[in-house]
Amino acid sequence: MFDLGNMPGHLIRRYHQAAVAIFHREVAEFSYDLTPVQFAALDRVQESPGIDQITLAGLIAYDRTTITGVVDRLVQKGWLERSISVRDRRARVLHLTDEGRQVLTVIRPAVEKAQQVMLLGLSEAEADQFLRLLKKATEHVNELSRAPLKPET
Amino acid sequence: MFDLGNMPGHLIRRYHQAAVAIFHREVAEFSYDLTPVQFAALDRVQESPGIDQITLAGLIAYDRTTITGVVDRLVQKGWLERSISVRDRRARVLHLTDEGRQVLTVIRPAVEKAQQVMLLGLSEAEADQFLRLLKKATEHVNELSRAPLKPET
DNA sequence: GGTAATTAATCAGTATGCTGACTATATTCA
DNA sequence: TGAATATAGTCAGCATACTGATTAATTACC
Repeated sequence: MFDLGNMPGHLIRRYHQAAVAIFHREVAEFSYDLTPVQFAALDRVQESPGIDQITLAGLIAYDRTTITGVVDRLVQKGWLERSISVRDRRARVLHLTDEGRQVLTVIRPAVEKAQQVMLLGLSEAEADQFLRLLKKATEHVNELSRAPLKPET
Repeated sequence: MFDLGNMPGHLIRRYHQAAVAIFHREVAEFSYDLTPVQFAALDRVQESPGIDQITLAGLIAYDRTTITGVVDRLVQKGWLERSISVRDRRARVLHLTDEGRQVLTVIRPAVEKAQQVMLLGLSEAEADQFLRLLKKATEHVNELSRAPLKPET
């Protein structure tokens, strides 16, 4: 029924692989070494200062065990600050450092550029169509991975 | 311009993540522990017995360094046989074992089922449209990753 | 109020993936 | 032919991701 070249799983993996490569290429233009998940985490902490790791994980759809490591490295780089929550001593609350804020400012245009490069094979109408269907398909399988998106409220 | 929920990079990652989870779930139904790349490699070796690792990598669009590890584990499991090529002593040629062939037979329906589950959020027409656009977009960025697809001849 | 159940985070172990370097073998071509 | 170049494969090091277990703190509820 499906040969490899027509299997959604295979296609989606290849597209994802290229998307990550494009992300790195664009970000490297600005002499930064930053992964997609690191960007997503920084971006979200800027949006919600003082957020805890579990909530952050839900908002960007990553597994909590992955986020532990990602935050480790962002703290290491001096871009994030992690401290024990006053309200719940199990939780760690996150804040951007000044340097982290600066990195985000510099890098954001590269990330937007990367999003456009990913879609260069499609006309504008096709890209709209594609994103609409991708969003619809993704929403439908959201609960099937260990790291579903958990939107706020 | 893009918020997280509308970034193609973010969406594609989430969809890929769910696709992998769906793959594992369906394959686990048959009590097998087998990853997507392991399936792709076995499937392709069945198609082209005696293929070398570099050619295999190109045909399924994986990096050669990844394939080294994947083949290691498939040999370990007793599903693949790796031997030095007579024609080129740098190359390793691959053959399925009887057990590998049997695994493929058992698992193939689960893999096809997984492909369908991934698309359940879309109508048949939408799924066609989606796959068409996904293929088009993927082809356009094929050369941008370190592991582009290299079709035969 | 105290025990059970839940939750935030981490950890160990394994498998992709990537970069860049290295070895061994083939090929090219002056 | 022999030196330069290219190719197949591996390796080390790092960063996602996943599973399942564990610790520490909080909440539920009897």
